[in-house]
Amino acid sequence: MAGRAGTGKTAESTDRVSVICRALRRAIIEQALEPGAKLPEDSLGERFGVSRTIARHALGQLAAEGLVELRRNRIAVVATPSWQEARDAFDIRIELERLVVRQLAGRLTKAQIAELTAHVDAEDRARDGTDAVSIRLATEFHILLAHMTNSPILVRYVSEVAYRCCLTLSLYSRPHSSECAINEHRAIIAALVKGDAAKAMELMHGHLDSVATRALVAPTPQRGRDLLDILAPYADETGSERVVKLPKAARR
Amino acid sequence: MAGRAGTGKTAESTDRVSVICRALRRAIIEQALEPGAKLPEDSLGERFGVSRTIARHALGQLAAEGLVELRRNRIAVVATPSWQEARDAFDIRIELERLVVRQLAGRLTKAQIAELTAHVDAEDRARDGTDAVSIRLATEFHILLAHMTNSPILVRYVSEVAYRCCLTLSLYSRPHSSECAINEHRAIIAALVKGDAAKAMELMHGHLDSVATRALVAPTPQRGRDLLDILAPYADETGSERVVKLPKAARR
DNA sequence: GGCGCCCGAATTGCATGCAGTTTGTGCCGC
DNA sequence: GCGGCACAAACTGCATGCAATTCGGGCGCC
Repeated sequence: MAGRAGTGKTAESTDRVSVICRALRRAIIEQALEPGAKLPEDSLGERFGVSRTIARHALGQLAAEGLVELRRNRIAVVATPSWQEARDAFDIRIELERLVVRQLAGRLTKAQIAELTAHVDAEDRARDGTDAVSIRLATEFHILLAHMTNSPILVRYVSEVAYRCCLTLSLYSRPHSSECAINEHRAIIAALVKGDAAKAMELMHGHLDSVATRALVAPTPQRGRDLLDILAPYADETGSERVVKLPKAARR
Repeated sequence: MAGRAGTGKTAESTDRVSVICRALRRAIIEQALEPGAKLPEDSLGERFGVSRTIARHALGQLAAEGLVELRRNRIAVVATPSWQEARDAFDIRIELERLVVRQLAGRLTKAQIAELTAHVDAEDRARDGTDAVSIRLATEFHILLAHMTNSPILVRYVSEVAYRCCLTLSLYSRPHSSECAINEHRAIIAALVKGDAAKAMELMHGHLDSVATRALVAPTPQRGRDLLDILAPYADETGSERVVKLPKAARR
């Protein structure tokens, strides 16, 4: 009924490279690594017990996924998407995940339903824990759904874009915890089980839209963008004390 | 009105790596490199005047895009997506490109309209030329549209998935030329200019759907899959002359 | 005290070398 | 002839070395 081919691994599982990728992805998603954080090749290599070659390759992968920014001759850093990029990412994500639930509606096996339910239960349990874990679990719920389509391409795109959205969350969103209403996850599962594709798509749309708007309330120039623009309004305070130290405070 | 940020380059433009990527992408899209074609690192390096390190990195990039298959300790090959993967790619492509035209409807500048028209004219002119060029131009039309959204992420995904679709075309489609009805391109432009988002989305959907179904008529086990399965029906011709030489004729 | 310059340390860009794996081919027994 | 084995060539996986560039701190000058 829901059978597909699915190689599942493209370049993913070159062993050591993918280990590093996974570790970094997770660190980023849990906000242990903030946007802008530096990722020197040999520190990475040393940390994971490999040479720079491998670390470099891993960074290349992550850059291709949009999680890391690679500038020539410069230390790689965790990507800091602009507000508009964040908005675009969410727009794409909405379309992709609507596709996911459309394909999934009424086709979930009992085992899959159980797996989803278990996951959401885990999300509930993690409520008391750190935000980091909640966010990770919420994201993984969406990726888990994508996996169930058995479409490797869809999995890849949903994963990527979900990770990117996480990144923006840590940039533009206040730490108001539990950004993903767990009940909405449950509602989506229910619609899928019932086989109501339209309902599931609508729920998913609403769910993601609310996450997006809750996070990206406004272009909030305060965070994440350019520092010089931020300070522009203050530039004409000529004769005052406490002048900002530009070169020192420039991003961490 | 249609202003956006847009860095445009992620890891793309590490110079030599991206040169190789572009060359290979183009070779693949023009079917000069068939699915399954071998891509040894040092041949590539020699051809482009760089060391294996660079060639390797380029292959990594392309693998991340799904154009190349990287198997451990084996020569990299041009990817050969399964029929189902091809179908999935087209499904995703439809959603993404609907998003593109939705964002673009009524927002095209005069210059952009001119550029699009010029491109379609070029497609028309290329009708007499080789199929390779037609296919490339048709694909580039879609990528050009994506570019006009000023959303780097959207550009990346549309490009990737469009390339993948090209790949499947060369696998599963007969060489019936002009796979992309040029008139449909013109119609889409017209709808965009008129600002009729719904119409443009519908046209784009129909356009891609027709391309997909024209190409992917059926699971066609004849091409692209497994050779042994293909030859199975012929296997019982026991006592005849001219037995197929398996190991020699294997692809290429 | 603040600002800019300069130089050493840190870091990347890239090629090459070596070890391990795969692939292809010729040879031998049947 | 035909199938299998073994060896050699080809190729990848990875680390390391060297040159070029950037980063950061200290020093002198204003």
